[in-house]
Amino acid sequence: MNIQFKKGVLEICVLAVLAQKDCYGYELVNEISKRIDISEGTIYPLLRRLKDEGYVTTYLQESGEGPPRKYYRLTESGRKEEHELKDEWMRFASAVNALLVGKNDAAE
Amino acid sequence: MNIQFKKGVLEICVLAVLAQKDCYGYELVNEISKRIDISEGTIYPLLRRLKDEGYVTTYLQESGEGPPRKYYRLTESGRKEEHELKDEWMRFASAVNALLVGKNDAAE
DNA sequence: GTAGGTATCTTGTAATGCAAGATACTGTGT
DNA sequence: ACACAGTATCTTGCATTACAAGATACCTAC
Repeated sequence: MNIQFKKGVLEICVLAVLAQKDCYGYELVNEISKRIDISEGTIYPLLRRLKDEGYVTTYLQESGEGPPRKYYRLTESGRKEEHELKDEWMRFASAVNALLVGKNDAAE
Repeated sequence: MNIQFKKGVLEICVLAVLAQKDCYGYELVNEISKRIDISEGTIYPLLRRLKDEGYVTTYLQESGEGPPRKYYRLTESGRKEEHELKDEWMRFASAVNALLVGKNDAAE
């Protein structure tokens, strides 16, 4: 899978999954991996950034099958960001598709 | 416009435009800019890379209104790459859309 | 001659994903 | 007791790519 395609997109994917339910990091890797390859070395720095930017808060929870899980929950700001990024992605993907299909006239 | 989204995508855009007609660098910037912001500092290194990788060949042509233009033409290898990258992009975009919409079950 | 549009190219910086590894808890098998 | 696999978190260093800013140069018009 083309690594470069993922730049910036994984952030929306994480926000989109968190918009549906709180998740811990390892769980996010598994959820997103159903559709897109993602590794742990990617998710943890990303989650730290999202927290630093105020888009998520965290809380710990015992699991019984391993070390405690750190759950991530979207803040209001995070929900807003999720909407904006989703819109931006949709617009971007449409623009790319138009270019790939050969509709080079921006008027259309 | 989100810079990160473009990573890797501009390469397909350039190949897709070149699949329709030979272009010179400045022209490619204008064509692609109708849909997606792109700057000259991005296109020239990208074109050099495509040439180094054997996806395009170049030829010079006088213009009458400025310095000579360096046209880029797709090679067979470039056409093949264009198809493969396009397929890969389509698959990737579908995967992202599915995640954003919340269809987290990969079976569907 | 100087300003602006056309055209190419280089340098340094920023952002992000990944491989690889470190750490640690739990349960299973030997 | 011991080793191993699965669960779970985190860090470091590297590779890739886009961009701003600038250098260069040609042509036309004022």
